[in-house]
Amino acid sequence: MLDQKGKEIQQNLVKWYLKEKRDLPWRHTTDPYHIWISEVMLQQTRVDTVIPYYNRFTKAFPTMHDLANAEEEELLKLWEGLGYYSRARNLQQGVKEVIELYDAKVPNTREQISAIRGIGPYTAGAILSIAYGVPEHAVDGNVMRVLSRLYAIEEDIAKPKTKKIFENLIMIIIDKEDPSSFNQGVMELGATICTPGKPKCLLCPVREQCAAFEQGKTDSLPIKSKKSKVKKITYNGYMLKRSDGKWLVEQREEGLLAKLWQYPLIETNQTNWADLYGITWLEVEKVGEVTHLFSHLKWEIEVFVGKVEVKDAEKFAGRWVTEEELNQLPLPVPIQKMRNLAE
DNA sequence: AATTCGGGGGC
DNA sequence: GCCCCAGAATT
Repeated sequence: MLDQKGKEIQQNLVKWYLKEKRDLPWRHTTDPYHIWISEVMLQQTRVDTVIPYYNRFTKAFPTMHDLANAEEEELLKLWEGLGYYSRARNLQQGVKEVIELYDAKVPNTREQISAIRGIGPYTAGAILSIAYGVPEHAVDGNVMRVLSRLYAIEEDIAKPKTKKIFENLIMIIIDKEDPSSFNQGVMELGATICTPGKPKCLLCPVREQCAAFEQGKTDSLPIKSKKSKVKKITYNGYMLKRSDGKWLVEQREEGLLAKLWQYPLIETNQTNWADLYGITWLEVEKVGEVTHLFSHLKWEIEVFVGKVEVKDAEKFAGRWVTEEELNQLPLPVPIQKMRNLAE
């Protein structure tokens, strides 16, 4: 049941949001498809990073049919550099589902929208509340941090089970008249005022309602357990150029960076791989090293540039492309780093 | 419940 | 360095 504190938080937050909200591209629309795109891009990704991608993407695929009919390569090229590339493929699949099952109208119930590929608990609530005004929770990292401070909740927000506490709490204090502004207001507060380090409490519209502020716990909340450190993998990376000026590249299969293209990367403990490509070395030179940090692992690549010839077309694997063709392929950032190094 | 998915910005 | 970001899918 909504108590006095909840009511004050609700009112102060919505009022503050309507006055102070940032002018963001996806705040000029309530088209559920466009809201959907923005929410997928914003998963684990900062607003400032997303803005140019969102603008390019909605221009390239203004309707769900445009996205449904897009080639995977064009899709991934537009996503290049944004990371978590399965988001792009899941989004396209989800759009196809909506076209097939719902006549190209994004459903407006949590049950139906949650069944769509790539739409989890957070994104479901975000689309429902922002595009349709449905009072549903949309709990992300911002929301957990803000609420853990407002209510001095000491549960470990890294544990999946803890999220239910915040979802239940949001369903109580959400503004049923304007769930869009309420949900976005909580996130906006978390992004701009109630930040992880050094929160700007003196500017906070709900400071009077904040248990952590009252108890001097804004620095110790939320409580979040740390995750394990990254594994290291070392590669030799080969930028191989044929006499006609074409480069050897290959497409990654599944898992990490699925469907993106790369120069051959050979784990340093492997040997005799050149047979796979039917290659004869003419000249090879080490040009430097590239390191790249992912969330859960670290790549260290020794970069070689070589002139080669193909000696056995039957064994051919990979694809030889011109510089221009290479520019059309979606390339992961560590591969772009290799290109920059070799110039 | 734990792991796998990218990349960048802030301190 | 370390943290964490408008998380979801898989195991």
